[in-house]
Amino acid sequence: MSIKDAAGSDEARPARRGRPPKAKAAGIGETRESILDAAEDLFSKHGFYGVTIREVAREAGVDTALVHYYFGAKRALFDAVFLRRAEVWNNERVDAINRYARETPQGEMTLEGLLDAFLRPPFQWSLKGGPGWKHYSALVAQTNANPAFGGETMARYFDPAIRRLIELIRQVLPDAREVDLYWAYHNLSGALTLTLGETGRLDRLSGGLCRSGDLETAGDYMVRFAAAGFRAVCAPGASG
Amino acid sequence: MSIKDAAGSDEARPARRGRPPKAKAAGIGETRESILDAAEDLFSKHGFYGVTIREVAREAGVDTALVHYYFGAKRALFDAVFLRRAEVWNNERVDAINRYARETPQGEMTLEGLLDAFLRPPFQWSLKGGPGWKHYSALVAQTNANPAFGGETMARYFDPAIRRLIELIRQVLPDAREVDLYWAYHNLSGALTLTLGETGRLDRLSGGLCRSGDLETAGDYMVRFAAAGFRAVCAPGASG
DNA sequence: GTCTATAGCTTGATAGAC
DNA sequence: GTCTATCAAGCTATAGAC
Repeated sequence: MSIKDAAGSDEARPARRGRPPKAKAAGIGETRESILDAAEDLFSKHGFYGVTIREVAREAGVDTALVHYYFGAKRALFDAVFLRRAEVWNNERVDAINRYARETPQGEMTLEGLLDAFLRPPFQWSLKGGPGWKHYSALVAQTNANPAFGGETMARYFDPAIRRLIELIRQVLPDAREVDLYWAYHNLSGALTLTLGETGRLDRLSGGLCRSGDLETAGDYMVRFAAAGFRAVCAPGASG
Repeated sequence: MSIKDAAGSDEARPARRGRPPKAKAAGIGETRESILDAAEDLFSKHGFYGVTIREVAREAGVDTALVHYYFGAKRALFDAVFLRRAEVWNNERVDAINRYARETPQGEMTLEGLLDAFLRPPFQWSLKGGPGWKHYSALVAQTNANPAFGGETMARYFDPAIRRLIELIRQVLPDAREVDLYWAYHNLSGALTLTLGETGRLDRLSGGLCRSGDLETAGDYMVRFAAAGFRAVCAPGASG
């Protein structure tokens, strides 16, 4: 040991002063979850490339190296974030429309009822599930519009649920052609993800008359708008 | 001139050997445009943070430093890309609906006619304007879904045109409430930008039955879907 | 206007002590 | 599991020759 190394102290250097700042009452798997939460928040706001591992680590209150320890590459972290809530979300939607179909007397199902059952879960999670779910909604909205991997990612996680919806819609609109149903759903999909993104655009456009965050109202409008749209597009003889 | 400067030649040093590789028949402002084209392409695919100045320069076939020479900071380049076609696009839409309103006899305007006039320009540019316009459409789609600056950016460039559309729709649906019109438009906006993004999602969902790129068909469906949606949502006594 | 060269940072990822 | 330390690579942006 050189003189320089020991400068200022004749004892060994003071041991690391315990863990620094951030209080970490780390329970089991809590670090992992806090990294996912931070990543979800940041990715939803700035996209995949707009976020650095270091920012995620800082917001989670953990060390940069830990992010790699838990998730490996950055892209794997993104996928883990996307996957975490997709299952909850979709299972709930499928359960809701299945329940509606089961509990409604034959011939009394309505488009409005079906769409309401299908759309309510994401709206409710976004409204009452805490900030994580709001971030997730925004992440889905951005991903749906992403030309690079949006189509593929959305299809992988969400299409099974949507196919089931379309199956049930076909019972309500028995004369509808397959193509009509898909194009109609496509219109609904755009409306849904834009709304869940809550970008604040509608607030500006309407001069404050409508609020993006008013998802209760948004859902009501969407059900009526889309139900009418489906009917118009799927009516026999309506297509060109 | 020092001896060193003249080393290897007793004449003046050979002049720069002409411009290297890339054939550049650079007309006036052509370099600038090629940078914009390259940036538009890349930004539309990977977003602002997913693109580097170096990639833009490489795709444009120019030097990295030139990008800064023409546009300054990276963000200014993005704005220049976004601005370039916004005016064309919007002026055309406003002209189209104004013309429709002017040339249609009093009381014979329809929602379908109005929406068709409004939606056709972006669809037509995307279909027939060349790759640049397709990239631009995808860029707008992504921006509309962007929580960080999407609401603000879209509002700045596109809201005046939309306000004019809503004004004219009010003539067709005179009993509609202001809020109903805005919420209805919000649903249409989501459908429109998702469709123009052509992410390929519909292709997968429908198992190839529908093609994202078939914008002619997409536009027809959208007009009918949205017109019915507006009517349902704006009908007197329809709201909650 | 176009190039070379580089300053000054930040990035994703890993090695290795504890 | 968590930290320190670091690497090689990449980035934006600018200075300055031509």
